[in-house]
Amino acid sequence: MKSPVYMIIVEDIREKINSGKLKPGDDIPSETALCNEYATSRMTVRKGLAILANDGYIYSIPGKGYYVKKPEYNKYTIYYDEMNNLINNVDNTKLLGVDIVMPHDELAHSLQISKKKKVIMIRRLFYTDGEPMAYDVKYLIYQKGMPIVEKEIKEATFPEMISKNMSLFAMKKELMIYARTPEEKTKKMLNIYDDLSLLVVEQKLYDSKDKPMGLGITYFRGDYIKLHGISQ
Amino acid sequence: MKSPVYMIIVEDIREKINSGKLKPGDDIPSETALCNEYATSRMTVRKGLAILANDGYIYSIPGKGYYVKKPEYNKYTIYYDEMNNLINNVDNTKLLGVDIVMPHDELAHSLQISKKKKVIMIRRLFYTDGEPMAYDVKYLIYQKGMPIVEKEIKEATFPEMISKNMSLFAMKKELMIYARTPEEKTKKMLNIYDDLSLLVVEQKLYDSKDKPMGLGITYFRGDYIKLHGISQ
DNA sequence: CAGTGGTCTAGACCACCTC
DNA sequence: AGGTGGTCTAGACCACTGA
Repeated sequence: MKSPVYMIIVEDIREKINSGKLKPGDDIPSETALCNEYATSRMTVRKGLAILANDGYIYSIPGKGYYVKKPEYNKYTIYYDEMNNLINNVDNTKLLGVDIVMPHDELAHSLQISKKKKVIMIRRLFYTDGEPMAYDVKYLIYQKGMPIVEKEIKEATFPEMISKNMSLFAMKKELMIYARTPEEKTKKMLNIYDDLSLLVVEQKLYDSKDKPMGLGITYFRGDYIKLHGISQ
Repeated sequence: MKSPVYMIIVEDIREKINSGKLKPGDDIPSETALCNEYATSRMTVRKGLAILANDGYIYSIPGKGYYVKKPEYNKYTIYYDEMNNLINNVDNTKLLGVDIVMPHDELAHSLQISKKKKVIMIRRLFYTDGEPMAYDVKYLIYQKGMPIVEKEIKEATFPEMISKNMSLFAMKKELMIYARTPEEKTKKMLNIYDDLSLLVVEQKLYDSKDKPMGLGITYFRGDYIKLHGISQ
């Protein structure tokens, strides 16, 4: 159960920052000073400091030294996937249609394409326990290898649809989350009879050169979804 | 503009993964093999591999080797702060009240306290351009040094309220995001006359020992807020 | 057993900052 | 000029995995 030296350095300094003994802007002892303090080599000290820097506790200025960083107190990590969320998972899907359409103004602008370039529109309904919980629309710029098999379309999440042609690593993604009151058409599809709100999640996918590849919009029944985020 | 050797190694391997030449599960050449390939020392190779591991591209198994990782295609980072969002920033606030209350069942459970322990309830209204855009309630477990000056309460975000007593680093935070239809009382406060939805964000703060310190609930007018998340 | 990654050393040279 | 961090070397010993 013996911790390596670099880990002891990490824990010592992290504890001083967490407890407030070291405050944002304060400076950390120099590498050579820490070498002496822990009777170890410079590379070992540097390994510890690199970990603290990576975790957002400290930063370094070449020629000057290491300093305590101001924490990003408003940063959260959220795991989103239109098929799974905190309350319910999608256990069944219904494909409403796959169509080739001309993009409307807003969509053409969002995908950074000409209004004359056709896009694929995939519409689905998601179910939990037999109840419709979300209406889902995807707009894809067509590329070779795009999913055309119904089974592939029905069960796939947005990144999976596109990953047929490219590595999931190279894809950049963006989320937009907001609340909306459903239109009559949507209320009907989702079996909503009273005034229920929708949680809308827009998902935009980009290739490694920041060119948009597709836009997905999922309209969740407000009582069927909660998104969950955690700090660091 | 010459890149250090370890960076060249990082870029080479990352490119192979992004382009799909290396797929999840594939193995990376061993450290000694890379030492030969790049005519460099083991520590330099290890520095490059550490960066790739940290970025989620690869992982290592001691005694075996390095492998390409399956990407977390559903991970997003979101910067949330009740005072600022993509559409509007809060430019004015109104303090509706600061009260000492007995927690109701749900709140006592959420904060993991007895129903007999009193909590501080802070209620505020947020404005943009003179329009009320959100109703905000915070429940705080009282501790020495809690904000009692009205100015401090009015302008502070949730982490800032608590950071009077502790380092922001030590605080763990949790978000819950969902959509709700407003009650009559809320509609009145937010000047809502038609059927507008609310985006509700619950924020829960924990100390470094995972003990809840407070719960904040912000009810945003659906037309005044969009949350934004990005991958990696 | 040979090969792998994990930890660590005791040097080195460089670019940068401050005095 | 002396101190700082950034890069790099050529070794070492260890624990672990697989044949």
